[in-house]
Amino acid sequence: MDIGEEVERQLRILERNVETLLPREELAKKIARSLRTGKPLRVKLGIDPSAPELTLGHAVVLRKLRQFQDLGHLAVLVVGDFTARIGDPSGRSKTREPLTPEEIAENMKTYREQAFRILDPARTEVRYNSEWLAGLTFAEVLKLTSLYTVARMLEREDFAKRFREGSPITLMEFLYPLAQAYDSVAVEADVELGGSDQRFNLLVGRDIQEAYGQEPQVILTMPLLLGTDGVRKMSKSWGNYIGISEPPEEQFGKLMAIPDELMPQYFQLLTEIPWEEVAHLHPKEAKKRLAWTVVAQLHGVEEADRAQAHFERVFEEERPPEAIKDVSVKHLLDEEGKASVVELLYSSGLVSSKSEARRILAQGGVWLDGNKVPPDQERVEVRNGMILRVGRRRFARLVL
RNA sequence: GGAGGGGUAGCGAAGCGGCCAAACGCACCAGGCUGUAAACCUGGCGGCCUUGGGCCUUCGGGGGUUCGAAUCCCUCCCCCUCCA
Repeated sequence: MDIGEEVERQLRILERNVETLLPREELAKKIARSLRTGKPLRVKLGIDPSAPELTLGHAVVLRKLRQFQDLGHLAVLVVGDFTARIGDPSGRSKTREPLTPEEIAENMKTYREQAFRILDPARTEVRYNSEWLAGLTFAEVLKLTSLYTVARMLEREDFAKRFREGSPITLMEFLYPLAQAYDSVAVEADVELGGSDQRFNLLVGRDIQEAYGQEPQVILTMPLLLGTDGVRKMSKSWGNYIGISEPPEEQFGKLMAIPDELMPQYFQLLTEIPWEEVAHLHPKEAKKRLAWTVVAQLHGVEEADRAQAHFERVFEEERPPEAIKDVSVKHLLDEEGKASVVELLYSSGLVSSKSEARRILAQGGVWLDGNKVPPDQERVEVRNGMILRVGRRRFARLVL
């Protein structure tokens, strides 16, 4: 094998879609050394277990990490259980509630399962940063803080902005990049990945590693994926996200609802399909391709097929889904075989309160066997097996 | 240590004695238009009911003043800003 060629090949793959990769030459050197020695690169990704769900935004970075794995390298997943226990204050205006160890443990459980939808478990090392951070002595913390200056901290754009505006910045927040950098020292990272908002932290890691006598890590940042609203970055707090482990139909539906303008970005960052290949298609068809591909990646081909079939059936053909829950409503019938619409909605569990049932009925959002129930109709005749539908996507089969 | 500003529905944010179940924005739900696109338009968005109306529970916690309090007073808890 020609090492030079192989290095170039790997670089070409790894560079794809990357926002920042620096320094490129160092990565080339590291890869070459890895090829010579047979020792895989240690590629670090830190994740913050302060929320229980990973999103497609995380998927972008995880996919990049997966590429490293496919090239024979080792993913080092650093779970920030210690930092989360303190409560990450970098939320701009509000201090985040510190999590209890139980909550963190709960979140971490699902993180693993979610991350391994994309990562190869055989080439992943999962580490928790409490392992080394919890035991640091104050003297060691002081050493760490002596390695960085306030001026350099204030280079970071969000800190600078807050400083300018007179918003509070806690000292702990200053410690955050250092803690993260220390993670890199602890796991001896060759490369660290992150979203583009992580660039500063990753760079601090280089300096700190050097100060600890290690070869600095190469940093690689990925563009931030926009959320389903097409405006802000995908994030749990904006409610514009798609979760990695959401049910296939949900993911498919949400992906179909993204603005068309988002398609090129989503194709690029979440699939291997070049946008040019699908740009000529009808937007709806292109979007289906996107939805299918993403779901297939996370849930497998069969589930993706099922999700697409479900989508086409329910939303295009407006037919009830195949899997539909049965609700026994015999007890609601009067002597004439009629039942109150509100009662039917409520006891079928399709709405959460009778008030909601009334509202939706009044707005013409209720169907029985495909026929809209008139808003002023209070009772309806019920036959066994009738399909009750609320809005576009909630269904139940009425059984007597 | 001193001065001041706040805690209101899922979030953000008005209201500052009755017309307040509480403006407005976001998110969300329903309808319309569609490619379930997005955008846009309309309606809704605490709960229960015998529903052009009635009742119950809400405005950090507790207590009080009043015919009546998110709005005034007391007290407790929490957050923030500025000066030093």
